[in-house]
Amino acid sequence: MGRAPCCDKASVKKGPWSPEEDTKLKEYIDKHGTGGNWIALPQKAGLKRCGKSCRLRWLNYLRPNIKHGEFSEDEDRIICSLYANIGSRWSIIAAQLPGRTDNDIKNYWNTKLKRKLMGMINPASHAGHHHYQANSLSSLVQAWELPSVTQLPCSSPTSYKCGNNTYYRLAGSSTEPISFSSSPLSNNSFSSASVLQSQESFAQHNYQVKESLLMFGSEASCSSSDGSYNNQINHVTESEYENVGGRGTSKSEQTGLQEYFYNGIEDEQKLVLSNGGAEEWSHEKRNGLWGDNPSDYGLEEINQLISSSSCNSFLFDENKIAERTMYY
DNA sequence: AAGCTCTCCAACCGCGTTTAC
DNA sequence: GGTAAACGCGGTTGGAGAGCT
Repeated sequence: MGRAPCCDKASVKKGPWSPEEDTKLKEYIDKHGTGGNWIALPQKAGLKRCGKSCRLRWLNYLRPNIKHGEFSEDEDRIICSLYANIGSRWSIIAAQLPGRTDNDIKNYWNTKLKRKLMGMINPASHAGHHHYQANSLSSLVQAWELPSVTQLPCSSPTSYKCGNNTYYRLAGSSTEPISFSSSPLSNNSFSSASVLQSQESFAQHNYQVKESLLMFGSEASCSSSDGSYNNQINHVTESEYENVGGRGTSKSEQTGLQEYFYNGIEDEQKLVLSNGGAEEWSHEKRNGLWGDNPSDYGLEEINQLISSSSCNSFLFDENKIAERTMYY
């Protein structure tokens, strides 16, 4: 049985917003705020729109400080790295890119960035750069110089291993947004050394050792959510962290970091891990996109592969991953 | 110039989660 | 604790504009 519609579909306007509607919505919110009730807002604002439509318009277009236009190489790298590690969790990724919305990033990924990656890993498109075979999943990760952060095979989600170092969740301080020094996406120059360097760089940028807790992310992040729990990933105290120790903890108690740990890392990792290691490889993925046959992947499965490689890169089992051959 | 295809992205939709009662 | 309403997210769609033939 389907759920009841959020509004009377027949009486609400759909399609592109007119400048007049934008003005009405913006003026109303500037004056009164959202009031915490998007459903009632359109009527109050004199708009013949569904509340969800108003919310989306505000979050993705009218909200202050929205950044439109070209993505920088740094932004590319952040998106690629986070996508590889947490998959299509656009709101979390957006939280790392001030001014960008999840919708923007999602569109950018689907229309440009994914293709950019395809160009990098397809031998035909960059003859001469053959350090990695295009049919290996690990080559995707390597081609991208994606960070590989390994969750320690213990029950604690507070520590992660990258290279020879172990990183712990950091409490009570802010860090800079994720940034990477090199831009392999622009020069197609792949090397193992830079992969390792990048992995280390990722960990050093995002996980700092302090008080046995690890901090991920930055202040002043901005996503499509208007102050929602994942709008910022910062300032997670030890006590806050303890609050989410149980599965039943409400989302409002969680910060973005906690969401990241429990959904982005822990939940996905548990799909991959069993026996405390990589003895078994689950074909399950968060969105259930894994096929049964590792050799069945086509072009459009690539981001699934990357996404999983990532589940994946928190416990990056090169041998297992290498078995998953792609054909396209 | 016309018709077709492709690309981009704003907006919609469905559903899981959270909140309020 | 149960239920319905509302929120928020991610996947998908559709239309406008650009590019090509």
